Amino acid sequence: MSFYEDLQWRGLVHQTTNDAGIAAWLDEKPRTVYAGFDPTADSLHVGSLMGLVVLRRFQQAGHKPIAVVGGATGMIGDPSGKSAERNLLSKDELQKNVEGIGQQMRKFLDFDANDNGAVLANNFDWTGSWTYLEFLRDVGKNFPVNVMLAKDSVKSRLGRSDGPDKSATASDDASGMSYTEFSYMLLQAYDFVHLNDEHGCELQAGGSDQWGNITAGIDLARRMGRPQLFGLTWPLLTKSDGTKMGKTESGAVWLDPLRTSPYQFFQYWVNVDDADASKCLRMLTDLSREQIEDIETVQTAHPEKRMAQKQLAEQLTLLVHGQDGLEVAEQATSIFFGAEIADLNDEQLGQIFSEVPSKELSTDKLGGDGLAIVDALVEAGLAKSKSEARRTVQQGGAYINNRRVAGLEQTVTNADLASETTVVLRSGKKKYALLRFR
RNA sequence: GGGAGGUUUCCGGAGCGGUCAAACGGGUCAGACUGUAAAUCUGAUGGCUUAUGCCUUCACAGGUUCGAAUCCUGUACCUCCCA
Repeated sequence: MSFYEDLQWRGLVHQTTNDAGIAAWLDEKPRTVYAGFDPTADSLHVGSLMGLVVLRRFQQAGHKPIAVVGGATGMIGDPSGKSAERNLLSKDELQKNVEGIGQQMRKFLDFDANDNGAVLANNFDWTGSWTYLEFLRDVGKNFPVNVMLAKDSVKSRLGRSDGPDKSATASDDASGMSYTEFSYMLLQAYDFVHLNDEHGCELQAGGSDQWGNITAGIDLARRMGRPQLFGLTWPLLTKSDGTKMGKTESGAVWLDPLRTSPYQFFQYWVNVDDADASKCLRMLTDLSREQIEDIETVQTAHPEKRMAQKQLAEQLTLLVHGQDGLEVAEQATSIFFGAEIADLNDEQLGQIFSEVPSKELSTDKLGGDGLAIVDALVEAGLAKSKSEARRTVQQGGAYINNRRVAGLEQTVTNADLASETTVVLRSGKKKYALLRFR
C-alpha cells in the first residue's frame, strides 16, 4: 500500500488539488509539505492534533514537514469557520505562544533528521517587516476581489445566501467581517509562496476549512511565476453527534500536561463514543492497518471491552505525554476506578491526584482515637456540613483509600496513611480529596 | 394616573392560624444495575456532638395571638389589566 493509499484508508484525505496525480507525485521523490498552526494559546490542543499527526506521517514516509506557526496571521485571525470577528492578540502574547507550541511539536516531529528534518517557521519572520505599500503592490495586486468574494469563508460571513450550500450559509448571523480579516487570506497565501522560495515547499495540507486559503496560495504562486503547487485537506475531526472533537464541558483538551493532565487526557480518549473510536484510531494513531482492523473486529464483537477506546487512549497518551505520562495516567485510572490505594509514596500520589483538592492538617489529629470520618470528610471539603457527611457515610458513599467506610464510628488513624503523609478520601464514585498530615 | 395580584427552602410550585423544616415536580447528592455510556430503580436533600432535643428559614420591619409561612400595618421589588 502506498503512502497516499494509506492516507486515504485512514480517512485523512478530504480534497486535493490533483486527485489523479497526487499519489504518483508523492511517490516520485521526497516532497516538502507544510501545515499551519494557530498560536491562539501557548499550548496546542486536540484540535491541532490532526495537523501534527498528518505532518508526522509525511515525515515518516520520507517527506520533509514544515510546521508554520502563524505569528503574523494570528495577529489578524482566520475568518474561516468563524462566525464572528476574532479578538486580536498582542505581539508579546503571540511570541510566547509560538515558543510554547514549538516545544510541543518536538514530540511529533523530528527536527534533527538529516535529510528530511522538520522545520518550524513563524510567518511573522517574513511578513513582520513589510510595509503596507509593499504588501499591496507585491501581493494584493495578484488578488482579484471577485475571486476572494466567491470563497465560502468570506461568503458565509457576509451572509449572502447564493452559495452552493445554502443551508450552511446562515444568512441570519451575517455579522460581516472587517477589512483586516478579509486580508487574512492574502497573508496565508503568501506564506506558501515564501516557503516555496525558501524551502522548495510544494504541498500545503490543512483542515477542510482551509481549502480556500490553500487554493488562494496556489493561485498566488502561479500569478507570481512560481511552479505549480499542490494542496491537500483532511476532514474536520467531528464526533458522531456533530460536535467538535476535543471539547469537554470544562473546555478544550490541551496537549500541555499543566493544562490537561495526562490522566485527563487519557480519560478523554477512553470516553470517546463507540462510533468515533475506530475513526480516531485510523486518523490519529500510528497503529498499522492490520492492527486497527483487528481491534475493530474485537470492538464489534465485544463492545463492552472498549478495546478501541483503550488503545486510542494508550497510543495518544504515549505520543503526547511519553512513557512516564502514560504510566501515571494508567495508574491514576486504575485508582480512580476503585483499586485500593496502598504502598505509594507522596510523589506518586501527588502526580496521580494532581488536580484533586487537598487540605493540610496537623498530625496530632491522627493520635488517640483518630479523626472521626465525618469530620475528615468535612475538612477535606467533600461534604458541606456534618449532616451531609453523615448521610454520605450512611449511604455507603464514603471511602478511605478506596476502601468503603463501614459506619459513622470509623476514624482515620495512622494506619490509614496511603503514603508518608497522605490519606485519600473519596465521596461517591469520583469525588476525591487528599488529607495531608504534617 | 386608576384597578388586580404576587414575593416560600437550589429552581418551579403547594400551603388559607396549631399535626410546617414546610406537599409535589425538577435539579443535586449517594446506592444498585452497567461497558468509566444512556435509561431505570432505591434512598437522601436547612444546620447542630442523631436528638420523641435545640437553632435558623417562607421579601423586609413591626403588630395581633398561648401559637403566624399563614391574620393586620407599613416598606421594597415584581407582574397583569384599564387610561
